[in-house]
Amino acid sequence: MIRIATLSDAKNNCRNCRLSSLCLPENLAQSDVNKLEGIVQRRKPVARGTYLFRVGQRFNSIFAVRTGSVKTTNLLANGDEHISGFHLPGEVIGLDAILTRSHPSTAVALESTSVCEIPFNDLETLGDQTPALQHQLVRIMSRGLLSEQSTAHLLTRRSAEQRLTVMLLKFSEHFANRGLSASRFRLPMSRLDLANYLGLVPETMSRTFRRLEAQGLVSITGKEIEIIDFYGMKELSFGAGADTANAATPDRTIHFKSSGMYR
Amino acid sequence: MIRIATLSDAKNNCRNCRLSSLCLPENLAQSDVNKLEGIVQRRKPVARGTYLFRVGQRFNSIFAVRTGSVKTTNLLANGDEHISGFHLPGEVIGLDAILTRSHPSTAVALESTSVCEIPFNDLETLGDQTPALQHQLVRIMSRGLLSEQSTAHLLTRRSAEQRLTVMLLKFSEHFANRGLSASRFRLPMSRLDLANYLGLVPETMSRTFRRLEAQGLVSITGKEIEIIDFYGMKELSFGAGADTANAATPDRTIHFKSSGMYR
DNA sequence: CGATATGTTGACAGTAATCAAATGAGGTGG
DNA sequence: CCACCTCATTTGATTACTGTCAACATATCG
Repeated sequence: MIRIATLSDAKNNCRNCRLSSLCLPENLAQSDVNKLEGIVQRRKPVARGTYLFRVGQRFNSIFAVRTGSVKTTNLLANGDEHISGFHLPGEVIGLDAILTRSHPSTAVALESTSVCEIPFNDLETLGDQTPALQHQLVRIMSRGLLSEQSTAHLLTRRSAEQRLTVMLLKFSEHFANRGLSASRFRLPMSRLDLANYLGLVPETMSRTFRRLEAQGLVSITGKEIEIIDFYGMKELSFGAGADTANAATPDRTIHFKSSGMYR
Repeated sequence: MIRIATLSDAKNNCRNCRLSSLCLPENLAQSDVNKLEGIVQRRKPVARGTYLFRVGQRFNSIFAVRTGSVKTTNLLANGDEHISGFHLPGEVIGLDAILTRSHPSTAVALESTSVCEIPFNDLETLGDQTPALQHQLVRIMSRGLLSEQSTAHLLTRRSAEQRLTVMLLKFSEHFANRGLSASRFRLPMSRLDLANYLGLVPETMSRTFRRLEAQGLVSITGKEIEIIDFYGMKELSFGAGADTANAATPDRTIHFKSSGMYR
């Protein structure tokens, strides 16, 4: 069957966007989506290394990643740079600048990337007349809080092997969701970036890749990743010897117990 | 001069709340504050150990801490508990549950604590008619994203000494803001909780306290903290040999360079 | 093709985790 | 009020993961 490209496709509007369920249009009536489209600016794909915004820059817009990937970095008091996140299609970035109206972080494309730019003043104004849109903005921010929490665990209490494993599984899942292979993919970021994000030095990163290979879990060739043993990876990501995920236990006090970082 | 307690004081309403500038009423017209007060439920102070909500519980309300302190904990896949934050007066908690309508974390009072409970459905409804309120909710969530980012740095790339130092300075600042002593205060949480939050084991926590004492920076007696050398503490918190905080450099690429964790 | 940046490998060092045990604090019952 | 129990905290000895330093290999780019 031959599919004819329509004008709507060419415009790449929200209605046809495969990611709309992760983005602002979710739960919006068709008429509201139309209004939203009126303020969304779709940028042409930008090249690797292009800045969406830089730290200290005045806040005007939030951005939704449509294709490609973006890293956000923060400048520490001592001059170091810390990568606060890698952002894949469906994620909205720049929300951390709303309070101060000045970007606390820098966002740069890791590969050829297209984003939707949404001027925040326009969004706020539209939201004032469109409760569903406001609610969705709040939900997206709630999602952001949630995801930062889960990465916080990973980076504080997990070994290098576990950090890398979780990271690889997260990317695998992402590619699977987009209809691509879950077992073979290409990481868009450098080893240095990956190490920085995971709170490790590049040397440790390199050695950790090699260790995962030695265990027969993955196969690495440069940025190309092949996941060989999903089960082993998942087991490792939970922490060795871990019992399976505990469901909510709403009526008992939960005491902290460490399964140990090194065991 | 003698100040007579009025009925408003007794009600502890938003208008008289010293924390309103950190909370939802900020930037609201008086009439809107009145409406907000209509939905805020002020709980009597709760005892140490009282749960505000538990992981897995259905999400109904967000909570603003008015006095005391609250810790929020997350349950990891392997059964461990991780403390995601200590929350002091002026902070709003429960925002991470908006998306899923189910609390991803547990919140428990660390000491005698009073909170304002704000039923979220009511807040959303009121927000639909009160743009300034909606905007303030979004700003508060943006603040949450910001603060999670900054703690992420702390916990991934900083030594035990630096983590504890930053923590102590943060509490010091908090008490100073409330008109209490910046140099002498009592930590509301146990060593175990503190260690958990900072991504350390209790033994390391204990030794780190002792090391800070040995350097003449602080004096510790149980939970009582006295900060002796603020300058030294601040220097340490930035990382030894760090240049002062870099202002925004919006027109130059910032390259990652590590000042080293152990130096 | 040369220059520079990125990634890898090896030797070594150091911080923090682990294991073990003692001490101290708080709470309960006698 | 004190003995006793339990749990939190501290201290010591040891282990080991990850950082640091240095050198080499590989990629990338003009």
